[in-house]
Amino acid sequence: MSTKSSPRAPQRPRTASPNRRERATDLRAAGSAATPTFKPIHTRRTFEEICERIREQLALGVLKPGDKLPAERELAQQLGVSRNVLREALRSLEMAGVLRLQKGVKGGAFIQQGDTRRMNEVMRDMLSLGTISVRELSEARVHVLDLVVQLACANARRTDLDALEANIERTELATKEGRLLDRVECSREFYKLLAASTGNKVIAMIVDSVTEIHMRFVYAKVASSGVAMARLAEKRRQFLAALSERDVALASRLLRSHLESVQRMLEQDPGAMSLHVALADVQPGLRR
Amino acid sequence: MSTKSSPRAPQRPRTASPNRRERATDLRAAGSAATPTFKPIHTRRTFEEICERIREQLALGVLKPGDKLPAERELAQQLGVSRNVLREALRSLEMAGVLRLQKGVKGGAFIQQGDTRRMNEVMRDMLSLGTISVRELSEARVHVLDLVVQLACANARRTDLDALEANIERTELATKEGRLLDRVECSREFYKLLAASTGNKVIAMIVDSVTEIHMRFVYAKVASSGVAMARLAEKRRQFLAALSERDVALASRLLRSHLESVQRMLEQDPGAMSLHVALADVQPGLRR
DNA sequence: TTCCATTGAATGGGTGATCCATTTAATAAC
DNA sequence: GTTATTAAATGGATCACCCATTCAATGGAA
Repeated sequence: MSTKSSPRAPQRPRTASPNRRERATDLRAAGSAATPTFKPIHTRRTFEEICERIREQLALGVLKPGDKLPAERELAQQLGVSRNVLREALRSLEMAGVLRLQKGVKGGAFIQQGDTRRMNEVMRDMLSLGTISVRELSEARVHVLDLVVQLACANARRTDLDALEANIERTELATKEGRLLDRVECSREFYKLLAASTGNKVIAMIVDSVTEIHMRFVYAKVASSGVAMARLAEKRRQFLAALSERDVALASRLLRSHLESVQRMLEQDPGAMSLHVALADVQPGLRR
Repeated sequence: MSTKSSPRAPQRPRTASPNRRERATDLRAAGSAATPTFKPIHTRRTFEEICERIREQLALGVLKPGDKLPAERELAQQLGVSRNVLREALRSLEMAGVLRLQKGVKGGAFIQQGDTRRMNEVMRDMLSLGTISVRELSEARVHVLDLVVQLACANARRTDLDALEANIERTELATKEGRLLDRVECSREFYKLLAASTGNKVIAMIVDSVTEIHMRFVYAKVASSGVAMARLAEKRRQFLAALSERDVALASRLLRSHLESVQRMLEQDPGAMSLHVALADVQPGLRR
């Protein structure tokens, strides 16, 4: 215990790390060799530089999912920056879904498999900031889902259809038992499965991002008013049948008509359709 | 100098701020009143809590673009956290495009208009991490652009068409003068304008995100091989004419055929199509 | 031997004091 | 009136700590 309370290194003469100003300049200079124009107007900040370097290692394939970065203290020393500023960079990368930080011995910063939910965040922020409107989002969703139906008809595999079938059964059960909010959760999952059945993760990511927000509105509506889409499972079954038959026209028509009726339901009481209500809270079961 | 080496405060009795553990608990408890279930397994970290609170204020409309947050020192005190950890949160929000931090007196953290380019970052990370493939991205782009043509035919306004016309003229000029890389930049802009002409910012954001990556590959290809798409401006003009005539079928066909020829060009020399080359470097004129 | 409790080191999480660089408004000098 | 100068506020960055968690190594009890 006595060793613990004693200073770990009796006032090191501070020669281990170079002057701050110089260090920052070094990082900047090393970024791109021999700038042709005069000089960048915007002084790059250290954490930006760090983020970029790590992303560069990623893009170059030097770092791959599963890899571990050096410990914070060590990496900070390697980069010649303070641990705090390194942490700012790691935090940003963690929020970006690139890293996961794990405590304890054998902990560290691990490169993650990409988290497609990040796009949901973007959509949510854009909506919160007023950059995009609910109308634009709904409209985009309709169009994108139309595309999804085409692709799903072309590419959906047996397992995809089975998963959709299972989802519809869960929806039926939730309906029977009056679990309305669970039914909304089933809807969210339905569109997720549908998006996945296109076989294209980019498309799926896009669909998920617009659907996630949309479902918040539905959730809020159902939670506040108790209303619920009639004959939901039945409609789903018809749609799935069309999808199984690869009947693009029918499937497309069915989905579109359903989306329109949902939209009408939502717009019935515009006052309750508050952007803020829908966005403000993280819903149960949606923990990031 | 003597003051510098001396301990900054001769072991203050540390009563100024509450115990950390308690503080963290306070933050958590205040987040949602009276948790019904047992308790969250995952201990929330301070910076997450802060980010969430600020986003909550955004979603609730209490904070709007243009607003300024309190100064770091003050806000840290208000929240009962250290300035360092507050900065980690602010950094994350800044990287998310929600905030802009400005130095100097009258500086501070200002809420930004949403930055739609954030979605590009997401795509880039997903590609770097191997979560999505180049093939999926290209495929998605083709499909989404098909949708864009439909919407553009329906919604493009005079000004949109004029902007596209002006872009084509720049393309012609660049072609005449042999500025191949500028021409690639024109292409990037062309798709951006086309996307904007749909009148839907969500769609536009999606198109931009898939196009931005695609253009990196084109850029890398042109820069390394010097090859260039033949009769580019001419093809653009034909397409624009179809768009102006609201001829969806023709415009769609023209664009699709062009995309296919570009794809062939890119795939000619698979070795040069390195993911890493295209992603690693920030291109000129693309500074975030 | 086997199993479980203890210990200790490594690591991320967090704090507070301090200094630097930049920006801007107020002030002084011309 | 115009132009330097100064001073204050603010973000940028650092340092030196301390705490909580995790997990492997250790050691004693069954």
